[in-house]
Amino acid sequence: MDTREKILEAALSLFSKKGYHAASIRDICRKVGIKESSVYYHFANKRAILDALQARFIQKSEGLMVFMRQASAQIASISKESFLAVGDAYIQQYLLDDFILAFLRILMIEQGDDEALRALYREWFLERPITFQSQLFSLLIEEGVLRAADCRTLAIAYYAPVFYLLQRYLLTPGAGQDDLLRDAQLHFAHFWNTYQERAT
Amino acid sequence: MDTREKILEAALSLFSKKGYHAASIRDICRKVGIKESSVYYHFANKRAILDALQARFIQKSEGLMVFMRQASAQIASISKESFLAVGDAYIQQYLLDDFILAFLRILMIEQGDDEALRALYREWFLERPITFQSQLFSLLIEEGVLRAADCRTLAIAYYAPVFYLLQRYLLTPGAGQDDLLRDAQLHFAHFWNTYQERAT
Amino acid sequence: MDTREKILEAALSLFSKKGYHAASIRDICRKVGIKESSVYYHFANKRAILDALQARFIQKSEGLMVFMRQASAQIASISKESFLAVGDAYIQQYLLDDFILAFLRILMIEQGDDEALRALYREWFLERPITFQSQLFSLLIEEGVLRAADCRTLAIAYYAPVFYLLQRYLLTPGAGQDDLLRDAQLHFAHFWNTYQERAT
Amino acid sequence: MDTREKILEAALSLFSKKGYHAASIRDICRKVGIKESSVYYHFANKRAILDALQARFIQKSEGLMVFMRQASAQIASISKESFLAVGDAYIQQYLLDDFILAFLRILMIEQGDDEALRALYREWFLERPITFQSQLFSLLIEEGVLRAADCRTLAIAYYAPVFYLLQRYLLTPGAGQDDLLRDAQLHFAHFWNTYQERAT
DNA sequence: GATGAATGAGTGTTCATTCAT
DNA sequence: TATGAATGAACACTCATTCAT
Repeated sequence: MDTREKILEAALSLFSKKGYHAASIRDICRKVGIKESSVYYHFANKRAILDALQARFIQKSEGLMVFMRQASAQIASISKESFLAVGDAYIQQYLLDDFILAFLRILMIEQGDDEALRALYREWFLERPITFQSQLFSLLIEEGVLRAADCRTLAIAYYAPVFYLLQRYLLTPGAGQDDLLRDAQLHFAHFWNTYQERAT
Repeated sequence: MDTREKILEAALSLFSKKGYHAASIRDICRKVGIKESSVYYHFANKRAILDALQARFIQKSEGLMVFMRQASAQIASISKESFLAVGDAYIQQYLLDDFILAFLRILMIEQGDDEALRALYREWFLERPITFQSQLFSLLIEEGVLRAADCRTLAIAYYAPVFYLLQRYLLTPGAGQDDLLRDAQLHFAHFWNTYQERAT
Repeated sequence: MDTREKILEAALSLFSKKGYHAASIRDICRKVGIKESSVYYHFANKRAILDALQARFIQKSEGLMVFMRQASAQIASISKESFLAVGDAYIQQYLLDDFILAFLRILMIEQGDDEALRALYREWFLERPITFQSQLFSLLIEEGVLRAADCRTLAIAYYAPVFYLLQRYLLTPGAGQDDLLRDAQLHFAHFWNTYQERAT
Repeated sequence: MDTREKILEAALSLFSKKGYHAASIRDICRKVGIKESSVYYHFANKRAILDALQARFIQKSEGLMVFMRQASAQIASISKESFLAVGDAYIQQYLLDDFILAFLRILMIEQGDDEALRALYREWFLERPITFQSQLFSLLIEEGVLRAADCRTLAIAYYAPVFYLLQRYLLTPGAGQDDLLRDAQLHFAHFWNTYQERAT
């Protein structure tokens, strides 16, 4: 792994532990084993390190969107199993990805001064999941898979618990991914049982 | 208003905008119109300012707990209206209180290094609402008001959307309280319609 | 005891522990139980407190000089016992006086910036004892009590060990006055045995 | 001379004039001609500067111990000249070394709060000289060079005047090394004449 | 006699950054 | 590629002192 990559790795880890501002260039260099001035050969400034991480995050997240769209394209026809599988995939392959998890922590932690980070957080963890889910549920209702209801309210009912559980996981020191996963699965199953049309 | 109070007010505002660490004593003094050294007449150090705000937050929050317990004691007997009223009161009289709102923003923003603040956030916005709601729903199910279900999952289904909407409100610059309120009411009503026993 | 006296007492104790500069007005007030501004009713400024202590020190020290002169006026005629008694008196009634001891510590500790304190220290613990002893020994030699020798060298041989022992006592935490006293008595006896005329 | 060395030099000079606490980083930088932040490239903090000086002091002092042990190994056989030469060497090559002298002044001056410095002072200027001299005299008495006497008392009689003269030299502004040297030589000669065995 | 409130000057220290090598 | 050396701007905090009450 080259130095640039090592810097990114160290920065990701430190930013996600202490926050972007609280983690200093010194900290990063100590971890990588280079001198502070060397960082500036690889990055224009501290912010550029964060930007590089951010780019990677966006790329990964957009990859996910593609995947999610595909995965849910087949949902309409479907059983409880495939419904649950989609939620599970979102959590296990996206949210619980080491990089995504770490960057998400940075976003959560660093909601202060920084409008850019705030926007990113809002977009990927507050807005997009809801609009995506909204569209999907609208489809599922049309298809008669789910009971008729306000799509947005339904989307929130579906996503908010995931969001809540994720926050709790990230902010609880020593929390295990198992708990998060189990609670999320409980939620997904409960949701399906509650809202599927044929249940009545 | 005396100087001490002015300092607290300025600090609350600045901490909630930029975060505790990013907001400097200088910033606070500039806002209050005193010299930096004067702060130290009123507070032992920067942290003591935060502590004073925190104490106030805890006091208010504990006051709320008492109120919520009373309010929900009468719920068992009840109609949709009173069910919705409790949710509304929680949001309007607690979450949307200016002080609580500002302090909550501090807690959200400052989840980095600071174990104490992290614990406070976890307690008041992640854990307690769920345990409280859990107990309440367990009662409501016994009384036959709500359909039988796993209490914790139900509690999350009830609270997570509130939590989500609040975060969105706090992190969206220029967001109005009206939107938050409307979405929350939609959620509460949807929840009641979905889970009340007699609905079946 | 009135407040002024309490301030002096607290200052003496703190100055002698931490030094004049390192001990703050705050420290003193905390000890006395008054507010910092109150000090300025009793003293013009911090230095004035030290000055008051200094005045007291000089008074006591000058009282000693009178006593010492009287005590040694009768020495000429004398025995080992009375010779030893004078040294003993100097140590027990002067050097080991609580106030003198504390002030001496201040002088020792605070030999930095402060020319005035340095002068005081030099005068009372370096110069005067030697000139005094010098004169006395010159007399004792004339009278045939002590062997002929260079008075100043003799004075140093007599006083330097006292000075050394005193420093050691003051700078050794937990040192007891007993050790100082015993070592000093050994020294005085040894000195007498070595230099008295009739010993040969 | 590189910057690090210049900082040490400036610090040594300032610390020895005003004391460690009273001399500020700003003072040092002004003297060296660098900005305050630059100091922290070379030293972790203010204390580290003192520590570096201290290390150098200990190294020099321990070098002296080796030298002194060798020098006095040959004393037993010996004449007045060699006895005097050892004392002279101790003063001229150790005590009057510019660095040692300056650091000693720091130690003398800074006997307040600082237990570490107090311990250093005690060790090198109060305790070690006495224990060393004690052992040496014990040997010289065995060999029949010096008259029988209590070793410690003798050691104090030998060392205390040196200690006294050194203090006087350091605390007397404008004092010349010549005076110190002459007085010390008088003392050494007087000591030899008084205590050598064959003198009787 | 005492104090609440304020202040100016100063302290040691951290940080992101620059630039010649 | 990397670093040794430096720096300006900021930071939290301390201290002796003042003054109206």
